[in-house]
Amino acid sequence: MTTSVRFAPSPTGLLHVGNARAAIVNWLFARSRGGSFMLRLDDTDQARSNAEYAARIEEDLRWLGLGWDRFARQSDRLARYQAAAEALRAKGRLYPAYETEEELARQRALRRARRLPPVYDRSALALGAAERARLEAEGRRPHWRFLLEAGSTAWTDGIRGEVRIDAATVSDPVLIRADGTPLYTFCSVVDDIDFGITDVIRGEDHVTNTLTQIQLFHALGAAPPVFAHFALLVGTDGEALSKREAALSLASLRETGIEPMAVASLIARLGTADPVEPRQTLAELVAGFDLSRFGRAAARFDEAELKHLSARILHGMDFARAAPRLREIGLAAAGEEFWRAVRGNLETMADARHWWRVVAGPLAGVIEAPEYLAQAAALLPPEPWGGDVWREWTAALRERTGRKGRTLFHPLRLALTAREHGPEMHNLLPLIGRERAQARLAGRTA
RNA sequence: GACCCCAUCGUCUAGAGGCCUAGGACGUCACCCUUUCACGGUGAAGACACGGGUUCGACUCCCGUUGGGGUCGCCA
Repeated sequence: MTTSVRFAPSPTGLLHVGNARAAIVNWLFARSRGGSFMLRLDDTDQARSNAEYAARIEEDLRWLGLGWDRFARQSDRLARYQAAAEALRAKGRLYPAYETEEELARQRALRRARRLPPVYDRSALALGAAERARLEAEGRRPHWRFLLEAGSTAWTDGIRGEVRIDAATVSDPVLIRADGTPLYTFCSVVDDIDFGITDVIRGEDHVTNTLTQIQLFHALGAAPPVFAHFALLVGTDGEALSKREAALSLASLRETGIEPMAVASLIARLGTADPVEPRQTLAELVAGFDLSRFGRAAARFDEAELKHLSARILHGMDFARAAPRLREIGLAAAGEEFWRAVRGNLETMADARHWWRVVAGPLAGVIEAPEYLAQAAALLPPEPWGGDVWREWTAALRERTGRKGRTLFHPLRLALTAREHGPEMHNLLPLIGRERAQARLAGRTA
C-alpha cells in the first residue's frame, strides 16, 4: 500500500514551531517513501476555528515549501461523521449521557480528591428508557460517548516501540457534543479511514488518544494505521514550548528574517541522532530521513540556534536560489557577483539591502580621517579597473602614507561602506566603482 | 494527585555488559587565512543526575531518589 500521511492542524491559531515539526516530519516521511501528503483542516470546533487562520496555515506551509497532494476540511464532511456515528450506535458502542459540564467537573474533582484517576464512571450506561425520557423532558440534550472495550490496547509505535495502555485509565470519550456536532477524536478516525491514511505521525500529547482511536478503527471495521509519536519540544529553560507560542509562530519567525530552510533544517533534526546542519533544500532533508532516529526525550528548541542556522544557510546559498529572494526585497538588479561578494556577511536576507546601497548607492560614508581619505581619493587608480584594484590602490596608499594594518584599512572601509565589518573590500570595490568611491571618500553621499 | 514516558559534554545525540582513557554535530575557546572585521580552515576544552543492587565486569540490566516531559476536556 502506498504510504499516505496527513498534517491536521486546527485553524484556531497561527502555526508555531511545534505544529511545524509535525508538518515537516510527516512531509519528509511521505517523500522518503514516495507517498502522498495531505493537508486536513480540523475545524469541528466551530467556536474557535476561522477562515483567516486557515488561510494563514496554508500560507505558512507554502513558505516552508511543504506542498500537499490532497486537501480536506472536516466541516465539509459532517454527513460522513453522522453516518459513522449511526454505525457505532447500531453496534451499541455509542451511548447517550446527560451530565452537564459542571456535573462532570465536580465528579472529576471528587475522584482526584480521593486520589483516584479522574475517569468517567459510566453512570449514563445504567440509565433506563424511562429515566432518559424524564431527562429529555427536563430539556436535557445528550452528548454521546464511545464505549471502550475493557483491557489494554497495544501497538508498535514507529518511534516509541511497544506501547500498551489500559482502557481502565481512560474515560469513555465523548464523540458527539450535546449540540450534535462531532469531536476531533472521532472525525479524525473517520477521515483516516476514508482517505486511506497509512501512517499517523504526531506529538506524544496524542498517545492516549491512540488507545481510543485504535478501538474506533476496529469498531468501524477498519484496520488502524501505523502510529508514531515524537517527543515534544521544550524551551531553552526546559519549560513547555506552548507558553511561547505567539513568539514562536512561523509568521513571527518569518518576520524576523528567519529562512524557511533554517526552520526545516532545525526542526527535522532536533531530537534525532542526526546532526543539525544547514540545508538548502527539503530534498536534502528527505535523504536519510528515518523515524527511528528520533529520541524519546523532550528536546530543547533554541531560537538563537535557529538564527545562527539561518545565517549559515544564507552564507551557502547559491545565486540561482537567492535571485528570486533578492527580487522580493526590491533588489532585482543585484547580480551574481554582488551576491557572491556579500552573502557571507548576511544575518538575514534583508541585510543585503545595505550592501546593495554600498555598491549601487546612495550611501553616505563615515569619515574618520579626512586628510588620509583625501590622499586615498587622489591615489584611486583610473578606470578601467582590473580585479586587483583594491590591492594596487592600498599598496600605493601604504607606500605614500606609511600607514598599515587597521589604520590603513579601517578608514577606507568606513568611508566606503559605512560599516565596521563587512565583505572583503577586494570584492566590493570593483562593484562600487571609481566615481562613487571618490565621492564617498570626499564625504559626499553617492 | 493518579497514570505513562524520559534522564550521557552548554545543546541535540551515539552507545543495546567488556570495543568507552565515552564517539559525532551545534555552540564555546585558541590558532591559521584575510596586510582590518566578518566568512572560511585547523585544533582544543567539555558529559555517563544521585543512591543502592545484579555481575568477574555496568554508561549499558534491576530498584529507589531527584529532576524533566506528557495525559487525565461536550479542545485539537
